[in-house]
Amino acid sequence: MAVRTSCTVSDDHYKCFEALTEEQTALLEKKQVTVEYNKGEIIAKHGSFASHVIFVCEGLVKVYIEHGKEILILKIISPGNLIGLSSLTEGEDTFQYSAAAYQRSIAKLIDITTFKHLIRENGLFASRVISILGENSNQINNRFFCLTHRQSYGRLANLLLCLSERVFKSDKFELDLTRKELAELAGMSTENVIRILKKFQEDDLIILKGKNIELHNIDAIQRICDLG
Amino acid sequence: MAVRTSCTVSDDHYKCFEALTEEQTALLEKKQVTVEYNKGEIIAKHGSFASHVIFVCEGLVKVYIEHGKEILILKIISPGNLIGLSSLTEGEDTFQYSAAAYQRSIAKLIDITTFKHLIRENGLFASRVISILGENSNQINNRFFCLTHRQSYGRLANLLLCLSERVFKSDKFELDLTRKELAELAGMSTENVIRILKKFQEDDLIILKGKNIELHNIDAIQRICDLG
DNA sequence: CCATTATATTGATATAGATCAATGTTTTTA
DNA sequence: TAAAAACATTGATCTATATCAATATAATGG
Repeated sequence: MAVRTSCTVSDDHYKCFEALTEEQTALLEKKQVTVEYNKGEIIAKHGSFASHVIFVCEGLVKVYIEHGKEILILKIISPGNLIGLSSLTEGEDTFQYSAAAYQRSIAKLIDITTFKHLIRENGLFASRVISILGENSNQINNRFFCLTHRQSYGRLANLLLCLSERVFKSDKFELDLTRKELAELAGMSTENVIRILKKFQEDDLIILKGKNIELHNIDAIQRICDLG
Repeated sequence: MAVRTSCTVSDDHYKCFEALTEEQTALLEKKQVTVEYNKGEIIAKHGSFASHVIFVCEGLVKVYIEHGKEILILKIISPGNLIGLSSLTEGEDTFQYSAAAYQRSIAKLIDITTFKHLIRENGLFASRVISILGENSNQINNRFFCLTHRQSYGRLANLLLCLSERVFKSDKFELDLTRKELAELAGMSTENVIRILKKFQEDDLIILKGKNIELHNIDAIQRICDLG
C-alpha cells in the first residue's frame, strides 16, 4: 500500500452538523462565538482549559504539541475542519495540543458542554463525530509512519504532495510558509529543507520561484515519497 | 509538562459497555465470538475487511501499521481494551492497522454493525466510545513526540517506564519480549537496545537478569525519559 | 542429547542529517 | 527610505545511530 500524504485530513468535518435537527442547530448557534485571528496568533494552548471545540472557517491553522521548547506539528487544518475533539474525553478538561494561525484565520468556538450534550442526544451526530475521530487517527498514524520511517527526501516529498493535494488543491501554489515552517512540518532542519528543495529543482521535479512552488513531475515526487 | 509514558493506554475501555442497557448487552453478547490466539498470531490485518472490533480479554497484543516490510508499532494493548475503533469511520471498512499477539491471548470479536447500531441508539455509549478515541489520540500523540524528539536513551527509558507502570504494573517484571521486539517498540536497532540496556545496568538504573528486568532507580530513568 | 535455528552480544565502520558559521537577500518598521 | 530584523542560502564539521560482521548463548525440535 502506498504511503498516503499525511499532513492533513479531508476538509469535510462540517458535515457532522448536517446530522443535527433545526432545533439543535439553533441551540449550537447560540452557544458559539466567531473569532478572527491574525497570522501567528495562538488559537488554543496545550494544557489550558478546553471550554470549547474549534471549527475553522477561514485561513490555515497548525495543530501541534509542545513540551518546553520542543514542538511537534500534528497536522495542518484547512477551513471546514474541527480542532479539539480529543478534549471530549471524560475527565480531560484541557487541550491536548496547541493550535496557531499560519495566516489570518476565522474560527467558531463551540461550547464544549453543548457539544457533548448533542452527542448524547443525537446518535447520528455522535457517529459522525466518531467518524471524524477515526479519520484523525488514521491521518496521525500515517504522519507518524512517514516521519519515523522515511528519510528526509521522502518526508519533504510527502509534504509537498500533501500541500498540493490537500491544502492548496493545485500543482502550483504560493507558499506563505517559511523554510523554517516547512522544516517543522517535514521534521528536519531548515538547512536540509533548502538543500533538498534545491536538489528537487535541479532534478526538474519542482519549479521554485521564491515563495511559489510548482510540482513539475508528480509521479517522481510520489515515488520519492513512497520509497525515500 | 513531563513527557508521559506513551506505549499504551489505560486499560478501562470495558467501562463503555457499562453504559448499555441489559437488552443492549444481551444483543451485543449474541453478536460476538471469543477467539484464542497463540503467540505471534495475527488478530487483525492492516487492509483486510473490518467486520468487527476487538476486545482483548487476556494476553498482550501489539497494534502496528505496515507498509511493505516496514512496520511501526502504535501501541501495546493489555486486557480490558478495544482495538479497531478507527474502523467505525463511515466509508472505512478495512482495518487501518494490524494487531498480533505477543503471547497467548483471548479476544472477543464484536460485530461492527451492531457496535455502530448501539452508538446510534445509546448516546451515553457513544460518548464513552468518543472518550476512548480521544484517549487513544492522546496516547499516539505522546508516542509520536517521544519517538521523533527523543534520542535513543530517552526512548528506551520511556519504554521501560511504560512497560513497568502500564503493562506489568510492577518495578520488576519478566519480559517475554525479545531484544528485537524492544527495539521495534523503542524505534531503534536491536544492537542499540542491547548497548543501552548494558549502559543502564552499569549506571545502576536497572538490574538485568536475562529476561528479568528490575527498575532500580526510577527517578533517574524518568529524568532520562524527559530530557534524553 | 545433539543439531539446528533463533536470539544476544560486541566491535568496527559508514552515513544521514544536525549543527555551526558566515554571508546574502528579503521584509518589516520606525 | 534607511536601518534593523527576519529569513534564505551555502559550505564545513560533527555525531548519533544504523549497518555490517563475527561470535556467543539460548531455545527448540527430531
